[in-house]
Amino acid sequence: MTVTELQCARNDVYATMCPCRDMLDLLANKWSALAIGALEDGALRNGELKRRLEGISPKVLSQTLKRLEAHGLVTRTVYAEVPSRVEYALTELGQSAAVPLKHLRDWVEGNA
Amino acid sequence: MTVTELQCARNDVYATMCPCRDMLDLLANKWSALAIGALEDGALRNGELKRRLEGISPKVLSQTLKRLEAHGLVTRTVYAEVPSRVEYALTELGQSAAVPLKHLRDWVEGNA
DNA sequence: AATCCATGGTATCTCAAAGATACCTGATGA
DNA sequence: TCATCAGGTATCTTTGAGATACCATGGATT
Repeated sequence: MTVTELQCARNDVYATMCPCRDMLDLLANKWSALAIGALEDGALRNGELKRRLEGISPKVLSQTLKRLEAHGLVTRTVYAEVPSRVEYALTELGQSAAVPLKHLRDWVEGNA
Repeated sequence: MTVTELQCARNDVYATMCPCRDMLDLLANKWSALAIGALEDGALRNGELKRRLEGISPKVLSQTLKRLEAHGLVTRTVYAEVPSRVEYALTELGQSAAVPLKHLRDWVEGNA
C-alpha cells in the first residue's frame, strides 16, 4: 500500500493528494471538454479537430491530445498510407467520460 | 440584432464568437467545479470553502468566487454582525449548473 | 521543373493566469 | 499585551495559454 493510497483510500476530488485530482484537472478544461465532444461521433484527423475546435492553436491542440492520450482517454493511430494519415479516437474510457461532458456542454448552451 | 447574435444565433460552445464559450471556460475549470460542488448543500464562509477546496490559495479562491458571482452563479452576502460574516451561496442558476458538475466529479471519482 | 497548397506537426515568443507567500485590518481570547 | 482567527489584498514566481512562424512531406497546378 502506497502513501497515496493511505492518504486517499477512496477517490475524492476534494483531496489534494488524490490522484483523481489530475483527472479532474484534465477534464474540467475547456479544450478537453470540446475535444472529447468532437470525437464522440467517431475518429477525426488533426486538421478536422483544428477546424471544429474554433480558435485553438496547433500547439495547444497537440498538447491537449497528448494529455488525453497519456490518460487513456484518446488513441492516436498513424496509418502507414501515402500520404500518411493520423487519426484520433476515444477509448472506451473516453467514451464514458464523454457522457458527463456532454451534459455540461448542453447545460452551458441552454443557460449561457 | 447585434453582431454577436448574427454570428451566434444559437448557443454553440464550438463557436469562437459565442458568448457561451465564456461560461464553458468558467465551469470547465477545476476550482469552479469544486467550489460549486462545495456549495451544493448550502452557503459557506470563506474559511470553510478554503478548508474544503484543499490546496487552493486565498487569491485564487477569491478570484474564483468573484468570477462565479459576476456570472450569476453565486451570491456573496455580508452579514452586518460583530464580527462580520461573509457567506457564499449558489443562485438558482448555480444550483442548476451544479447538476452536470456533480456528474463530472462522480465520473472522475469512479474512473480515475 | 517551379510553384502552390494541405497535412501534421514543432519552435519560439509574449502575456495572462495560477500558485506561493507575505501582509493587512478588525475583533476576540489568554 | 501578545497571539489568533476571519477575510481578504499585494507581490513575486512559475506555469500555461495563445499567437505566430516555420518545417518536412506529398500531391496538384502551371
